[in-house]
Amino acid sequence: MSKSSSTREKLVEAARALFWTRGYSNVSVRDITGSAGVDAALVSRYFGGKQGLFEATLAEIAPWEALAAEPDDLLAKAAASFAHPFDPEADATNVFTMLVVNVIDPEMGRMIRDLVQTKMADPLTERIGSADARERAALLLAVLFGVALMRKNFQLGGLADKSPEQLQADIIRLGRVALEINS
Amino acid sequence: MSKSSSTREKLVEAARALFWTRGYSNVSVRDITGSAGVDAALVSRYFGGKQGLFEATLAEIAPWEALAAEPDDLLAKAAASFAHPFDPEADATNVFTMLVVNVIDPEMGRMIRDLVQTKMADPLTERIGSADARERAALLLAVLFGVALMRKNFQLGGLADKSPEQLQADIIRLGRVALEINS
DNA sequence: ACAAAAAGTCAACACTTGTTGACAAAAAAG
DNA sequence: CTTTTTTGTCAACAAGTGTTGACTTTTTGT
Repeated sequence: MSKSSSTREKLVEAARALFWTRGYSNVSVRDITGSAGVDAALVSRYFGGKQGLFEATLAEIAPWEALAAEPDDLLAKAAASFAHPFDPEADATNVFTMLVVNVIDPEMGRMIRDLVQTKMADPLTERIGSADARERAALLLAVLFGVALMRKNFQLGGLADKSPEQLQADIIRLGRVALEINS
Repeated sequence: MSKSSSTREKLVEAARALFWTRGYSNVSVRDITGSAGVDAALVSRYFGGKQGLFEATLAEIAPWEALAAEPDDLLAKAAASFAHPFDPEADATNVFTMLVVNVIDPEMGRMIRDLVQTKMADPLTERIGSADARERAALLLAVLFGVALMRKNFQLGGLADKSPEQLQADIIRLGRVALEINS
């Protein structure tokens, strides 16, 4: 492994940890390079700029495939990703958290919106297949993103205290209700 | 009404519209003053700075009282605030939207977190009163904030197409499930 | 060992940010 | 009318932003 590749990885990892928790505009290039122990100019050299580095963090970890599973499987997987106790490091790799903090961003918001629409909402709608599938999918995502928002961003106590299994079961129950509206 | 008071109001209104939809750090003082047709220096003169202007937008509209109502009333009121068709202007006065976009902010996040904890989660927990009241309150807020997030920030189609009454009924149903977990 | 390519360092750039102080215009008070 | 206070205008500031180009160091290939 060349030294270039190593610093590339250091940059992507530091960028992911910061971008995914603070949001694109709220993280400066010097924040990332300082955290990675690398010169700031290398971001533009290796990734063409700040935006390229952000997109590199998306390309590396993109478990969109899991979201095209059956709704029940998706629900179980998503619930599992929230069910462990509050862990900042794990939250830094949580796709839901990343989407929430970056959909707010004035520069990346549109891209994130399109990503969620095409990679999550649309496949989910097709899987559900019923007449009001779009609304069911939207409500299910509202539940999942809402829990992520309360845990990571609002840091509400009630979601970290109970046992992981209990929380996971509660999320699944809510998700089932969202899916079975009008059925 | 003196001219100063008039520009004060112009500033607060323009600031609310921008801060409540884009978030604190993503809005510049010149964005606000440009929208209000006022000189940028007056923000520091009248409100002590950007932060003071933001807090002024919070002081003006703060319907926290409604959130201390009975859970069922809160649920109905919150659902009603989401039930109308997608309306950017109305969203600019939606407290849920404002809390979501500003809890992400690195400068205002802590303040917003404390606000939600003390003004929403704690009173709600007390109203519920059961053993797992904190978790129920957190799940209910997750549903409400999740719907707000999907509508305004992710702009998911499924939440704007159906009739307002139908969406409102769905939110209430989900909220009831969140409140009745383990009961 | 020598030349070529890649990787890393440093200073500076143009730009935007929030804020300040000096000054001018307008309104209020005497 | 004159003075005083308020209100608004303008230019500039210090700090932080992403990015660039020239340079040195290190690695690679022959």
